[in-house]
Parts: sequence; C-alpha cells; structure tokens
Amino acid sequence: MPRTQEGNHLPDLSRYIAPAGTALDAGRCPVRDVLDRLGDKWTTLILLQLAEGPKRFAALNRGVPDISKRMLTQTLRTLERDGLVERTVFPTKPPSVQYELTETGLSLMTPLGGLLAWAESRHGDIRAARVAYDSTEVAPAE
Amino acid sequence: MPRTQEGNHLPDLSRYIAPAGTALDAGRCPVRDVLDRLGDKWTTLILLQLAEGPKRFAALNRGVPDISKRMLTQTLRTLERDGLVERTVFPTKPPSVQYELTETGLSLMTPLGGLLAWAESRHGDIRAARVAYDSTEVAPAE
DNA sequence: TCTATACGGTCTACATAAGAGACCATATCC
DNA sequence: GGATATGGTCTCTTATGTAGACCGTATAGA
Repeated sequence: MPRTQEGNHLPDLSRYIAPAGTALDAGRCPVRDVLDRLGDKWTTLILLQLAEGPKRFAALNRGVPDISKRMLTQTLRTLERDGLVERTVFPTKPPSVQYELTETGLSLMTPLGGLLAWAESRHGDIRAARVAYDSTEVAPAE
Repeated sequence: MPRTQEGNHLPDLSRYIAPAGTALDAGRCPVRDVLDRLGDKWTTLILLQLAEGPKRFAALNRGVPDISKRMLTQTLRTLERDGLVERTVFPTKPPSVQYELTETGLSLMTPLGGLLAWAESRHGDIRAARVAYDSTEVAPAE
C-alpha cells in the first residue's frame, strides 16, 4: 500500500479519508456530510451574500438573480437545519423574514475564504487548462 | 492569501461576489466555476485519494467504493481537463493508467485541508443542529 | 376601484444529472 | 475453459434541479 510518498508540506489529509469500507457513508464522513452541501451550487453563493450581513429573502434573491425561489427556499432551509443560518420572521404585514449567519456559519467563512482565494488565483490556470485540453481532444496532432 | 483567523472579523468575501447582474455567469465567476466542481459529490473524495500519491483507476475505485466506474471516469476526466490531475497511460499488456495531482491540484490541498478541518471540527454541531431542527419540526409544541 | 408591485414562499411539470449494472478486449492464473 | 484483473463505455432507470405559475396580504399609483 503506497503511503504518502513525498513529504511536500501538505496538511495531513488522510485523516479525512474514511477508513476503507467503513465510514464513507454520509452521516459519519464529515467530508461528505459537509462538503456536499457546499457543492449545492447555490449554498456557497448564498453564504457569501449573508457574509455581508443579515438579509431578507428578496434581497438574497436579488443577490443571486438566477436562482429560483424554490431553490432559494430549499437551500436556506437546509442551511437553517444545519445551524449555519438563522431565520427570523418579523410579523409585519407582509411578513418579512431575515436570514443571518450563526456563529457556526460565520466560522465557515474563514476556511471558505481560503478556498475562494485559491479559486480566484487559479481560475486563469484552470480556464487555460480547459482550452488546452479541448484543443488536443479536437486536434490530437501532438 | 487572507489569513484572518478571528471569527468576527471576516476576510473580505465581497470580492468574490460578482458585481450585481454582471458576472454571476459561470466562466467569469470563480466561485461558480471552481466551487461547483468541488461539490461534484465525488471530486473532493477523489482529490483526497490522490493527495496520498499517484493512484491507478482501480485503486481509486477501491478507495471510493460506492462510486460507479462511469462517475469515476467522468470525474477524473473533468479534473484532467481542469488541469488538477494528470493522466498517464502505461502501455503494459492490460494497459495501466496512473492518475496524479498536478502542481495546481496539489496547491488546492492546502485550502481544501482548511475546509476539511472546519468540517471535522463542526460536524458534531451540524449534526446536533439537524436533530434539533427536525425535532421542532415534528413536534412544534413549545 | 382596478391594477401593479412587493413580500415570502408552495406546487407542478419538465429537463438534466447521477446511479446501477451489462458489456468490451486483452491477458494471466488455476 | 472459466474466473479475475486491467480501464473503461453504453444503456436504462431514478433522483435531483429548474422554470415558472400560483397564493394571500398589503401598499402605491392610475
């Protein structure tokens, strides 16, 4: 079994890999249980909106214009259920609903920020790699 | 790279939010273009496998037992296209194929590690929040 | 008064994506 | 000869995501 063959200053990621065959099921594997949520396509965008401060439903919808209300509701419910977002209903007439990050949600912003910084700095590389890949696929003249 | 550590003092995340109405489309918004990939359900798991060192197709399949070959192939192709993973075919008799992280892929491991550390440390909170949420939903008698 | 808009959603119908599992060719082992 | 392993592809079915209509209340404007 190949160990980590180089000591290239990586964080010890193997700790996040479930022991083979045992804990890869959701509910026990934090990677799946948490990371899958961030990949919800909308979750990260909404968290980013809320990182600016508490917002209301319609404001979130404006901040992420191409999300449907259904998906916005659904994503917010999941975030609320996971304890990342707090939902407060003000009994005004039309009732207004405020969403804001909880302490847990707020604490996610730091590691998320690191990932976004990576995404921003490497976005050019990734896009270039795609172009290169697609061109060699179309014209494998190498 | 922002190294903000305080919970109430966030890194400037607003920079990752596209100017309203302009750049939320994929291809211009790094958040979508990159983060959506990590949410591919399998991508992170496979990257974690490869963080241990180069692996072959079947080894990856064993490391993530419940992925189908079809999804494994597809995910690896996407990672290769994005320049995060390099695919090398050795012309042995049943040809063997090795996958390994590129420098770009390797560079993702650090911010990803931060996110996984967060996921691990908050997993208990999140699961507890879910239980609490579900119980109040089922029995809203307060 | 009649209509339009905004609030915060829900509901239904449809399109896309994921998943299971058969299948392929080659080669070695028993 | 049959099983197993290599690295996939292909089709079929099911789950998920999306668009958009709809709902009731309330305010503003014509």
